[in-house]
Amino acid sequence: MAGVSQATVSLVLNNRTDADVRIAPETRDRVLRVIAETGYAADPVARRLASRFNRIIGVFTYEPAFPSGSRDFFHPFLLGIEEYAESVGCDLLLFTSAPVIDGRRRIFHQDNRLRLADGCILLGREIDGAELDRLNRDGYPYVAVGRRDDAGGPVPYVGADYASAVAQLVEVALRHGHRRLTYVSTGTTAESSEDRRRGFHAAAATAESAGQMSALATEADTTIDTLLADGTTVAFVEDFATAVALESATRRRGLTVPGDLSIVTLGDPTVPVPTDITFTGFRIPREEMGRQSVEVLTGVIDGSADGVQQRLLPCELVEGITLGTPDPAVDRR
Amino acid sequence: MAGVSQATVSLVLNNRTDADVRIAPETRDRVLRVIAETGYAADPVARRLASRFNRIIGVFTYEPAFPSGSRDFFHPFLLGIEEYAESVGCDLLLFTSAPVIDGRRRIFHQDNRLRLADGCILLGREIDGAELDRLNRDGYPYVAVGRRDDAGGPVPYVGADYASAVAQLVEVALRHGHRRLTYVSTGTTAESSEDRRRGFHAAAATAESAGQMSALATEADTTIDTLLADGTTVAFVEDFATAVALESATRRRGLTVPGDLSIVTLGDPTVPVPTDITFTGFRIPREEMGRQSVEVLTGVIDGSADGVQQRLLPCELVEGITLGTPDPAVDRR
DNA sequence: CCGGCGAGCTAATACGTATTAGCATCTATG
DNA sequence: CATAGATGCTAATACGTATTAGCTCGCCGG
Repeated sequence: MAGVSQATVSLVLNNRTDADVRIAPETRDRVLRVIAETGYAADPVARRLASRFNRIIGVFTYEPAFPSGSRDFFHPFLLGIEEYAESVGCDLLLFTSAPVIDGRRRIFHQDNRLRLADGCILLGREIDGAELDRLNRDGYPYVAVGRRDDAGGPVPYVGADYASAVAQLVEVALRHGHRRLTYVSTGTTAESSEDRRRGFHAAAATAESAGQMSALATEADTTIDTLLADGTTVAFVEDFATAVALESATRRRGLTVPGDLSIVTLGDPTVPVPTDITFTGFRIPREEMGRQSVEVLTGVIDGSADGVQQRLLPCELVEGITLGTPDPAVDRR
Repeated sequence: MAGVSQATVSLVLNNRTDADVRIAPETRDRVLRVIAETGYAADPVARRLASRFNRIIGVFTYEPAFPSGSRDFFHPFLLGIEEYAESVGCDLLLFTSAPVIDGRRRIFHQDNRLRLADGCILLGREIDGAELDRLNRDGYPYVAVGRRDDAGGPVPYVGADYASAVAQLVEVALRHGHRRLTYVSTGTTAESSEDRRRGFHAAAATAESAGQMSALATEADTTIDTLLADGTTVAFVEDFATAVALESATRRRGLTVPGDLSIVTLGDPTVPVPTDITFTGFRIPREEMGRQSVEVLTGVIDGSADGVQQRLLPCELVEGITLGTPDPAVDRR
């Protein structure tokens, strides 16, 4: 329609103005006019095949989204991811087609579609090290949301600095006069859990006593028994739902939080838990993690980032009402 | 590696067993073994370029996701969409790169990426008719979530049957003895609003009086004045937040709901509104709409659907505590 | 009048797959 | 033994773009 070759259209379309590529202004205008008239847009698929990039960011959510509540867990991350992707003009490809094998989604499977995207963001509490290794060896650009241990090499990530956050809370508790601290873990070995434990034990080293136990929300009564029996004055509870259960179990037996037992939570609820209480703890900067993961990934893709990018974002401490001063008169040991 | 041509690999990969394509079983096995060893997967981009389909479903959210609360509005739809897409092995492409022009995202713009996907789901309260028209003329497979008026031809959609739901609620109110009904609209001209109004007026035709007014949540006090002044006994409120505001405004002046005024809501909250009250109204089957939109779209894409698909799903009525029997002694007219 | 040079464009090719016509080779049949 | 038909595979091509070498033309200097 403009009386020029396909090559010329491509050059105009990509606004190429290099020294060795010259298009007369009038020709350029003619082509642009026809493009505007017809609403022509280059086929993004062919474009991707011919050149390198697609402006598509893949998002892989590890844990199956249904029917658990993990959807609510991912949501804030996705908000941040979408916001940043929008600002840099990228589309998001959700790899919902990844099959679940042995209760876990797999990145690599027959007919995986990774290469549709320029790179990929990995979301999930537990990520298979073998698949990270494979991504590393393939040289596929990716970023994990949340710190990851090395897997055949360092893993690029944008995580939350749980260790520092927990350590700060421990210090607050020590300043309040707590001497017997107990860490109530979920028992998982995910990096996010390890980091919290590490932060706890590092900061609690100077405490008179720093113990650790595993507990589920469903065993709140037994857990409270144990905590009270060993004279714990403050419990650092990994799982939010467990903290809620412990608080109501404490109240149910006529004791008070934080009068008889202080409770500190170590992260936002991962499933909706109804409670009116503001627990002392910290907030995970989920949206910001989402945003920065896209930022890091685009850097990796266009090669502007040097080295393996690993970022830990600070968590904001939440001053709730569940951490108080232990009553010196009450020593249940 | 298997000592065969690229064509043979392609045939094996696609498990072609047509009469006119024959591969010896041993050759097939050899190829499959090498594929398994190397973890080879065909480049999805090249695949899409060569053949027709991608197994990618585009999702276009019309209203900008930020910073309004519309994100929470879309969430249930996305849940349903994701669930069904997963079950049919499709990936989801979120068109976050669509630019916002005049406060509204545009499907068609320089460098639109529609063709990356096999088809597209449109989400949004108000969708530009001109763009629907363009989609129709281009023959691009799409489905709108929510009923849409014709735009250069019928529009395929999966909507909620607001008209019936509202009509049912009107009938319930009439059975309760209400005679003066007022519809409190948001004043928008979106199809979803029109449908509610239509349902109201159709069912309220036999009422002694059926009025209509526009009101915002921020003008609750004035609105209550008007409603009480004209003797309205039940208000049908389009916007959930407005209903909440009306209820508290009523209570603030010492009156009760539903004692002095019944309030019926006509849809789920679109922004988070804190309230302990269960309003009488109905529930929009958002997740199911999401699921079925994918179902319809895949039907359109593979050509198994005949004609333009238009589905209206029933809404579930919610028996709340805000619709009661009007006190015959109180006639404020 | 010729060689050189820059400007403006295009022909050709690569990207990695799906598809199809058609080439060998083998088997059965008259 | 010639021929037809079936079998197993491959060469060639299309898909729609980005890229680049190189072509043509006009102009200028010698």
